[in-house]
Amino acid sequence: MEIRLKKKSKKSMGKDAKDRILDVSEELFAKGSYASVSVRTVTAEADVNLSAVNYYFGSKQGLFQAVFVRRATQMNHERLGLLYEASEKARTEGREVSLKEVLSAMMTTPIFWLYDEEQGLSGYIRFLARAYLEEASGMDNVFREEVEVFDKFVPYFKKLNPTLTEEDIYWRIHFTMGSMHHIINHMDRISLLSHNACHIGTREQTRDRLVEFCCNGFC
Amino acid sequence: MEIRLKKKSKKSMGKDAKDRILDVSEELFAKGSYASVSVRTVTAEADVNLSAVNYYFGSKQGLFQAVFVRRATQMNHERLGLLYEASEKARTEGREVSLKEVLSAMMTTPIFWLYDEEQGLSGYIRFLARAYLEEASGMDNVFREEVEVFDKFVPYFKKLNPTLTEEDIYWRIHFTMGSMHHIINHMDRISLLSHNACHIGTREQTRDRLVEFCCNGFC
DNA sequence: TACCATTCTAAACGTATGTTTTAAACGGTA
DNA sequence: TACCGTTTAAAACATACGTTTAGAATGGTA
Repeated sequence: MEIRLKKKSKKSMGKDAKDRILDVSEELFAKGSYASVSVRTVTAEADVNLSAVNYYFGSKQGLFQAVFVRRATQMNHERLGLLYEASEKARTEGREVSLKEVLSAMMTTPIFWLYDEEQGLSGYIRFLARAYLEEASGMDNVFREEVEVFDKFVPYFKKLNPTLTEEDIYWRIHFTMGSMHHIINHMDRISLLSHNACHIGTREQTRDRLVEFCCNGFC
Repeated sequence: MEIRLKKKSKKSMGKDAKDRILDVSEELFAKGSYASVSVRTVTAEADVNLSAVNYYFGSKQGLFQAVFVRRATQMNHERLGLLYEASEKARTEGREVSLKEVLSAMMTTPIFWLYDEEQGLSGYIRFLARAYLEEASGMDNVFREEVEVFDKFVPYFKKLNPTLTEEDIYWRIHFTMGSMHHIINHMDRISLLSHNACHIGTREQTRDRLVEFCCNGFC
């Protein structure tokens, strides 16, 4: 028995059907609700046969879950990486991590991804923010993953302000995520929603605005 | 010509079909996306004929808009009423309105309604928070109404902190609304999302937690 | 009584939905 | 060549959808 090369010997240029389906549905699920996106639209836009979704993912629900899973670990890994990075940096400098650094670690990845257009990470972030509102089965996974990430942050908040109870901290985390999700969901409406007073700047500016607001809220 | 009594001479007990449809769809649109709620489910649950939706509201879209319109003015009136009330109270006491009072005026109505079960106001608030994510036509109205309310609040924020630009203020308003919407959308998940650390208390407690967080964020 | 606008009912229309099925095409291996 | 697992294709299936239609019931007015 020899080693299998698996797929795309010739077709190595351009993504294969499975990936195209994931890319397209990520974007479509980011723009509209689960029910409003039809398998036919997905397959047409991905330029694959109608039955491809069921072939690769079993069902529409399976596709939705696959979209979520594809980048979940990468995202959470990156997020926690930033937290430990900040933690390390502070340790070598002989000080405690600042609240600003912790909140930055929490929001940088989602916000930076939101601005990404090359790798399609923007679609994933908007997909996630919307998925939170979806009552479809399998959303438990979305929540579980997110809570696990929060858990890693809690000790840092606790150390920064030992007077806070765990309940206080989690409430504030929810408020924080709410502010962030709101911006993610209304990125392109933020100007309209403020008589053109608000302008979306760079990813750093957006993140810093968020961090500043929530930093104070956490005090 | 005599005065018309219009409707329900006998049927005065129990709401008529139109209201039942509005009540039911308010709740259904609060629980799921626009596309996920079918006219058939609405009419079945409201115990009216299938064609009643089209008869009274023209279309499903018309129904959705009607749900929004029904309580919109009442809500914004109540909200602004609280603002002017606080403003009056402060004036008679010879002082400026506090940030806490302004933010309270902003959030009390939505949060208190969220807790209401008798008049069905809870459904409306959850409906609204979700409607923000709906790309359906007619959502422009939702946004326009909300922005108009914000506009009334801006001068107060400006007076409280004249160093803030209009952009600063609107960003903070968005963050504030984000926190609030998040709580509204995840009211019944808030405990699960925090290892049971968070408990939903009274409406006053919830509002105060929100106000406290955003108060600091606004500084 | 007869009349009328309003409301309700049942049925049908045309289309869109997710999924399944059957068979063809592909690409490497023996 | 023949074989085989993988992938693609077209068609059909059964159901669900929003909307329309035509007619019956209702309840007050003249």
